[in-house]
Amino acid sequence: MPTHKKKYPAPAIRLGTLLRRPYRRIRERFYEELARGGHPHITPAHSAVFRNVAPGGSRISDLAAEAGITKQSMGYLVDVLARRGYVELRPDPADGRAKLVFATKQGVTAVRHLSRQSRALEQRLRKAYGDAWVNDLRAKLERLDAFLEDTLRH
Amino acid sequence: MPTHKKKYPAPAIRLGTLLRRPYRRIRERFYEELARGGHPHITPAHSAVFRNVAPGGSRISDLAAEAGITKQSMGYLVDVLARRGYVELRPDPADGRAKLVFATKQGVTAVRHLSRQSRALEQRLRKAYGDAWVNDLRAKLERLDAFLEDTLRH
DNA sequence: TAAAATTGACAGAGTATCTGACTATATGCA
DNA sequence: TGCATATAGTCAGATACTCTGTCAATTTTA
Repeated sequence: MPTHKKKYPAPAIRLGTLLRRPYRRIRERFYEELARGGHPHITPAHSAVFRNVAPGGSRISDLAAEAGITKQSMGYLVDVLARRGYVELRPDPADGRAKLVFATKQGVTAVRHLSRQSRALEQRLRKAYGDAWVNDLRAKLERLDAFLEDTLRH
Repeated sequence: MPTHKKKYPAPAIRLGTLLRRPYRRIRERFYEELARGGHPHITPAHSAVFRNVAPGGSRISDLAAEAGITKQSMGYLVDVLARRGYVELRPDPADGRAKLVFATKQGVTAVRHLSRQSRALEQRLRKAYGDAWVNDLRAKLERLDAFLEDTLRH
């Protein structure tokens, strides 16, 4: 390392990078663990389904809108999960065009596996840095997202 | 809010979700803006190249390792960027097997476009919430990533 | 009830990733 | 020195996830 005073300070890591790095780590680890736990075919893309599927069933169109992808893409993800037995499709009694997506027992199990990992990680984090630290990080991330929603309007 | 004590508190948003949401917003917006700025073919995947390419040139193998993808995948990304004129390949004078990837003028321009957006966003954030707030968020995210690196060991 | 909108599917395509096998070159050791 | 092994990058093929365009069935609206 040079000992003379630097003219240009090292550029700060970008905010996006600071978010991406821990996000990727968590995602990779959790889905590897889920695979080891008996669900090797569930990928992060599928959580676009699980995240939003309602206990009383959800329409593909609604799931697509919530996940921010096309109906066709959501249809594909739902189809894969249905073949694997993670969700079930039933006709919507209220609308002859629509189908309702329900999580099966196996689907719920997989979701719980991920939730459990998330809770465990957070506990470890609270133990290491304290509740205030974690609560503040959470609060700041929520605030950041709200700020972006307002600021990055189209 | 109900005043009676809740038996089941609303489950907290997962940490991964708190990271993912702002990350996705930033990423989508920045690359849309980059497209409007004359670089419609640059996608987030390509930043795996730009992020790590050294001023003196980088090997595909090294770029792959740094990005955490296979040599073949990195080769593909580099090939796309080379065809579009964002990077240039030259033989490595020190190793007859290797090629060195360099960013072209156009590549540097694209990278700067993204950096500029990142700086602008951060400035807005500092104006809205103050330097301390942003610095603390940054520090916590760095700490989180370091914690994950240690904790999520294989 | 006729027109317009919505739901989901089908067909076709593109991007980004992977694994396996290969060539050419470099490195290390006997 | 020369052979064995490791490394750099490519080729071929496959898979996952996403898109656009189109369509039939159905529901909603005017």
